Amino acid sequence: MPPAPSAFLNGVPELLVLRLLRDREMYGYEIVQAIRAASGDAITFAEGVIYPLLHGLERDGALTTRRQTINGRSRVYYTVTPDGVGRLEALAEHWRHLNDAISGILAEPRHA
Amino acid sequence: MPPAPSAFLNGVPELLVLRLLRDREMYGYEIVQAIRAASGDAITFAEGVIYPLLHGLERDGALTTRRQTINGRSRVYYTVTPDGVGRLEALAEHWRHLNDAISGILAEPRHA
DNA sequence: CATTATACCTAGCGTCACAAGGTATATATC
DNA sequence: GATATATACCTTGTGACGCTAGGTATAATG
Repeated sequence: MPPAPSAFLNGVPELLVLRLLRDREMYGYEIVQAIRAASGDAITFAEGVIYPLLHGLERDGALTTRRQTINGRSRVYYTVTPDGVGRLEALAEHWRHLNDAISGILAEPRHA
Repeated sequence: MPPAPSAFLNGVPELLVLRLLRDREMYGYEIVQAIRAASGDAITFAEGVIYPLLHGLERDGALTTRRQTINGRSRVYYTVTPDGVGRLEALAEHWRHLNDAISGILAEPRHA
């Protein structure tokens, strides 16, 4: 079976992570807080969501890592690769497309 | 385990079905076509998604059914109950909230 | 000295959308 | 009159994904 073309609206965590990382390299724990902050507490992805996602994106070549120890704590910084940028753009486009469709249906006063 | 508070972005099929049914009663097969048409082919939920969803919503008291035979084919018409309207409004509000947050993150030129 | 914050991680579970298949009648095509 | 397509209902099985709930370890805070 083809590995599931797109489980419809899933992939939002991936979209947001790639979007944040496009601006600057970040480490996992930081990303968790950043999503919460950037969304005004509307969205919270726990570490159990973010870490496996980061590992998968690295495995797929969308991210590269750099390890650094700061104040005795180890951090893993992630950077988006060109592949990752392409993936981000595709996901963002897909999201806009779906969002337009859904918002349109919700907004319409009536449907034939 | 609590029956899953909110599987994040899931529930979009439910949202769209309730939204369409709020305007007028429809039958399952019709809903499948209507979502495709109303979204400009952007979204297609197959029957395997819609039928179980309708059954669940009926079981939960969000929809009621009326059976009718037309041209030898049997149709099951669904109507939204007051409970279903409440559910729709909650889902729509949730969707708007999430969408604002996500679109905001995507749109921002940079993040601190 | 105990709790909270930082920072990483994994295992197991449940839900949900999906593909694929099944039944049956009506209509259109050839 | 046979074959295919459209209508209209349905279920089963699978896989992915997000979530909860845990676990490790160090630094800072009370």
